[in-house]
Amino acid sequence: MGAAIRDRSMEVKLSAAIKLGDEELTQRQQDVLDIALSLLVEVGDKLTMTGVARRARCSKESLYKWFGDRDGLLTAIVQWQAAKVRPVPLGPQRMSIEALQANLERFAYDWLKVIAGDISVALNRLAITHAGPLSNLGHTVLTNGRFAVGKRLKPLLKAGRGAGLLRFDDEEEAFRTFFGLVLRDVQVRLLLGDEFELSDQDVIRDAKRATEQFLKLYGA
Amino acid sequence: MGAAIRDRSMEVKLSAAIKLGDEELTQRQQDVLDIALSLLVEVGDKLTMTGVARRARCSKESLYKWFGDRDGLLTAIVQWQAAKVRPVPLGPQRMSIEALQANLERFAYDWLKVIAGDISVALNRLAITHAGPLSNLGHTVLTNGRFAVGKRLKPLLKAGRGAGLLRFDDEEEAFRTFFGLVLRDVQVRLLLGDEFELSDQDVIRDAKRATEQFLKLYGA
DNA sequence: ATGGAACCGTACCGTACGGTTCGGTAAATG
DNA sequence: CATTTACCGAACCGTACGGTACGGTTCCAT
Repeated sequence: MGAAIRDRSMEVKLSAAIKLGDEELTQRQQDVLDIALSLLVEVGDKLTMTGVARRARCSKESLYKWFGDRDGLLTAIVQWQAAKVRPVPLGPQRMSIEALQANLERFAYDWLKVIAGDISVALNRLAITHAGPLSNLGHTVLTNGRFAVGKRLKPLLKAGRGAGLLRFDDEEEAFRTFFGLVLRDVQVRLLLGDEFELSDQDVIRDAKRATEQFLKLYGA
Repeated sequence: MGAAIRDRSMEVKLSAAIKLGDEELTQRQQDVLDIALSLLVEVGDKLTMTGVARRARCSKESLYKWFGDRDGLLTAIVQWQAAKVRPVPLGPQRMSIEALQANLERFAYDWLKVIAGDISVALNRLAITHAGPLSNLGHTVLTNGRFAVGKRLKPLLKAGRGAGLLRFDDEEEAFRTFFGLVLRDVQVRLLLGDEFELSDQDVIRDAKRATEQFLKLYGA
């Protein structure tokens, strides 16, 4: 479980590879962020600096040195997770109706899986808790969640339109409709603590249904 | 603004009319809850007992006497707001396609308006912040929000099906699709602090579009 | 080996806030 | 008038937690 890196000689080799904003993160700091994230999933907004330090077996002083203050740590956690989820752009293969449908289904499946996961729920709860014009957490989550997904899906939609398979004027509108058809009330219910049994079969069925409905609305 | 009731002689006449759970609320207490709600909209989760007492010009002692503790106050706020929003069941008139469409549009319009309002955002943020198996806030919001809306819409859907205008097997599925088509990413974005210009024209257009799409998917 | 950088662990401080207590007041009751 | 009830206002307490200080340790570079 814990598996914190003890042999600090690795840091020199592995660190400096990953940048976060303007900061570089040593291996040790990345490990701490992973541990903090797992703790966040457990305790939610009751995450405490002392708790992180104890779990990560580091000193609070180091936390403050690395991340500035509590808000900086939370921001780093969110950005760190976001940096990890920079997934594959689906290949622009020759676009047939079957390929389009399969791609949409796969997209919806992955998306639902992520949204229904513990980490997504925890991070969105955190960002919503500290939302407002002041904190940038909500903005960060939006940028790396909702908007990043949009950027990834739109090329697929445009390819479908280019192949004469889809018909729409506003790709943003089309994407938002797909958003609604895929996620529906799932995210809000999870955020509100609704205990939700969402089996893999359910997700598969939902992905198929959402794709089917989307094609019925926007298919040419 | 403030307009706290000074003349306490009114309480005797007006109180005991409204029950909340098993508790009755005096007029004074209802006023305090309204004030607390407005303060909650302003300050969010930084709502403090002292702040409520000062704004409502009452003593903290009274707050604790009436609501038990902070969690009790928050629960009372949510339930109080929920008690106010127990809207009209739309009349089961003779169901034509035009009437169905108009009803759906009106429903979507009202719904979007509520969801995009400050109060809804504040209450959902609050409930999400304190979500988890422990707190019942999330459950209360879900019951009086998502599920109450479902209960109100389903009769309309069934009436439409009865009149041969709609076709669906599972009314819950149909409702959830309508949910997705109407709200899409609006609620999550607002919860995450996305500054959102949603004019009345936008809401009207969204309601029409969602209804049109829904009828395309489920129309007979 | 030696100096220094980074870090751990812990004790400590300041403050904010939930919750309690108490004295005082005004209206209702009888 | 005496008593009770309900409330206000303010002082007070306990605690949790963010943030800091500091002594001791590990490890690398020279």
